[in-house]
Amino acid sequence: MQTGDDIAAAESGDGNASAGPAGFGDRDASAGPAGIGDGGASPGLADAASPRQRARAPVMSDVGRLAGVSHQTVSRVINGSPHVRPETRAKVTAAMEELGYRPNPVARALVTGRSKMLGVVSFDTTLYGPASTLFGIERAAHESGYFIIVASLESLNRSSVVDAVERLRRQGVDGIMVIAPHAEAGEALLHAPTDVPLVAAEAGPEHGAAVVAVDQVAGAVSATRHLLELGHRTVWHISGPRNFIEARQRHEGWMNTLRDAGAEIPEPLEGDWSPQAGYELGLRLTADRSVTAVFVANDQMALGLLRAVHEAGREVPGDLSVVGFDDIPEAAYFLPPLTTVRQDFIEMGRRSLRMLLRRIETGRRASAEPLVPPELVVRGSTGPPPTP
Amino acid sequence: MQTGDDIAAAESGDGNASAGPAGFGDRDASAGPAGIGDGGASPGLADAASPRQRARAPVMSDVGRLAGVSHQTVSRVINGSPHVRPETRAKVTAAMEELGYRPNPVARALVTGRSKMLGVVSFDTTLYGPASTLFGIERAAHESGYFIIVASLESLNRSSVVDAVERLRRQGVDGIMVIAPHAEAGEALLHAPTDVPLVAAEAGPEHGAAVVAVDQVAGAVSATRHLLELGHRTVWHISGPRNFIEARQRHEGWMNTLRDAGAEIPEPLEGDWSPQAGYELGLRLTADRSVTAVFVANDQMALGLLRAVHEAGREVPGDLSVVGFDDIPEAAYFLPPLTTVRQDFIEMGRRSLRMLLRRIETGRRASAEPLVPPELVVRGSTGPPPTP
DNA sequence: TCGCGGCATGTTAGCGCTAACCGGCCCGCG
DNA sequence: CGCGGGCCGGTTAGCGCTAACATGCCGCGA
Repeated sequence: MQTGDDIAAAESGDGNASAGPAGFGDRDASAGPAGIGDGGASPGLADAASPRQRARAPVMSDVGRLAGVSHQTVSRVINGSPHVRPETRAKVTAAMEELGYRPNPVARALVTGRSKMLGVVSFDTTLYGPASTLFGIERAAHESGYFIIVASLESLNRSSVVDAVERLRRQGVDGIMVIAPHAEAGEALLHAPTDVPLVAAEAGPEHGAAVVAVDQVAGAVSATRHLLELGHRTVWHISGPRNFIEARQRHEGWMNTLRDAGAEIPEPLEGDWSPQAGYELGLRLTADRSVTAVFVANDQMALGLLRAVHEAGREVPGDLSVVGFDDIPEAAYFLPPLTTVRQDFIEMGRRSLRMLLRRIETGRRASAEPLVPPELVVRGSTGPPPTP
Repeated sequence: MQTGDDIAAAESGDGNASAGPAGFGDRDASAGPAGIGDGGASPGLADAASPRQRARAPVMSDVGRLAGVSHQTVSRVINGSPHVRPETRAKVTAAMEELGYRPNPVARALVTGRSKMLGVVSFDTTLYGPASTLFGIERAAHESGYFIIVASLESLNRSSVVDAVERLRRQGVDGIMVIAPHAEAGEALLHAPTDVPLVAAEAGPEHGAAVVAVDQVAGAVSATRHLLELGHRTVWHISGPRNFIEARQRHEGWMNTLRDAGAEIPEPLEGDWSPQAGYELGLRLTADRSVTAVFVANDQMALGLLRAVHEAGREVPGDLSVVGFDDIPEAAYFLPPLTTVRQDFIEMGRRSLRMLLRRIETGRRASAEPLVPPELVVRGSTGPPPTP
């Protein structure tokens, strides 16, 4: 329906200048200036202007015909074969240009068996960590000429992971990356088909697949040690859900540090990563005046804890020191600014991609990528324990 | 080279030792790839388990041969053609099962011209809004049997949007969704090729493409009105960058509400969405004692403002009321809990997908989706103005 | 002079699938 | 008893590309 475009254009242009009366129903009133300039002179690419029936996109033999060569020579030019005379190459290039020819990746994929697409299965792309990892992967993939196709999981049981991997595989991806923070996901990977290269990010090292991860244990160690060095007798812990590998590893790093320091090891509290959980668990913690330092397994729960402490009329870091994990963008602006452990998700995405590409290209399991080191960021939520 | 599996398992074991003190006790080099132990019974995925030389994946004619029919009949079964006898269908199904046959989507795409893939162009998938939208889109796409392939933008100039659209298009997607919050992106869409259905999310209505969006103006109106109704003489505003459509619309809703109410319209301050900006601008605002209510264009800047107010020794909402926008998961745990405007990103993703699918299937521009209504969430950061 | 090797191109065969057409078979009807 | 018209299913062509081989040409050494 060609006219649709015109109508739409007209309608939007019609918006009265920004000075108009209230009229909230009228969205068009907003800041018109943007498109006005090119309003009349419809853009170069002649979209809606083109005639009703769109000509079939040019294919290789069209180019060949125009250039006076065979379609195969066109293919050679496209793929940079050395056995093409420069003048032939020039003719072909010119013909491609003239026709606006674009190779059809689907046809190419069919014959080569390579789609230049990578699958990513991810659990909750709304969370800061997975979202950032995904972003890092996409960036790195783009640089290497690959596309990313995502399959996110509704729930985190074993079969959903296998199912997602399977869907991706059928779709013809060259390799798969699983952002698999839970133990279940890791285990599921054992049951995944192995005829497609696969790497896991943030999974535990116990599982079959190749893994790239941030060194959670080291992060937890540095957080706990930081608190100990400030003079706290011991450090409490609000952990993440036990089925998350990362939660387990942070827990482990915390515990080992305490043990090595000969400090008492308090019973950890288990949360679900949400501010809500941090708040509720924080209420319990603040009720106990002997608690002077808490290592919280992520920043969101730390935020909840901060609020609980505040409501209890106590102060951070005066009465209680808090360390989080992740370094979300908001952390520096919490009250007080949160001391936390920064994870470089982008770097992780980059490394996992590199690893996957190696597997795809060499055909065999690549050597492991080293763990990405996390970094302790000291801000205002930690200090020496109160002097009684 | 021996089988890579063993190597990797061993390496990952060593790799971690340096990480932290001791004991990840449980690192058994577990089972290796699926199939070693599964005694032949394992259904479906079993093909992967085959020995050394991986057999070529079964194709349609393999199934046909086993079932004693032609490959075309297999195709009919797969595509649910009515003209297949139930018993034939059963034979074919059984053969597919036995062989672990999976249709090759690439071949299908080549012949049908439909890839069942949708492209999403997104700016910063780390931000809460875009990430959630992407998530919503993916979910909805999955339900409709589509895959999502993402192209994220490094920078936000016009050509990068066009470039991303172009890349996606070449990759053979059936349609494209652009999460285009900036004016530039919207304009760029005018120059995008139109031989592929395209819808924009969060773009301004002035531009050519079909648009789905949350009603930003209404959200800003309800926020501002809420503040006015609490008794504030007027409301200040920290806006987002002017090149963001959403920022413009929130600004507009705020301004119109004040004008309608006959309130004075203070000069708005422009931030960049970051907590940092909210903090710095907040410092300026808190210096002026006459400021009693601020509508901030997003929650992160509101967080920065909260901190600025706190540092200035003033109170929220006692001295100053604050309303944010977005309702990020952390907002309820700010100090104080933030009154804000919730946007349903998931719903937006769902609607934009629905619209795109309509365009793809009917071939013509779909009727517009109504704006998604936002919701004011009143929490602890707003109250009546201080009584002097 | 022949022949051989390497270059630049053309020709042919698929990749795995769907679409279109074709051809038996069985049914009912005139 | 002949025949048209559903059913079911087979056969044949491609989709647009790359891989593998075939061809013609040139230059060079024997």
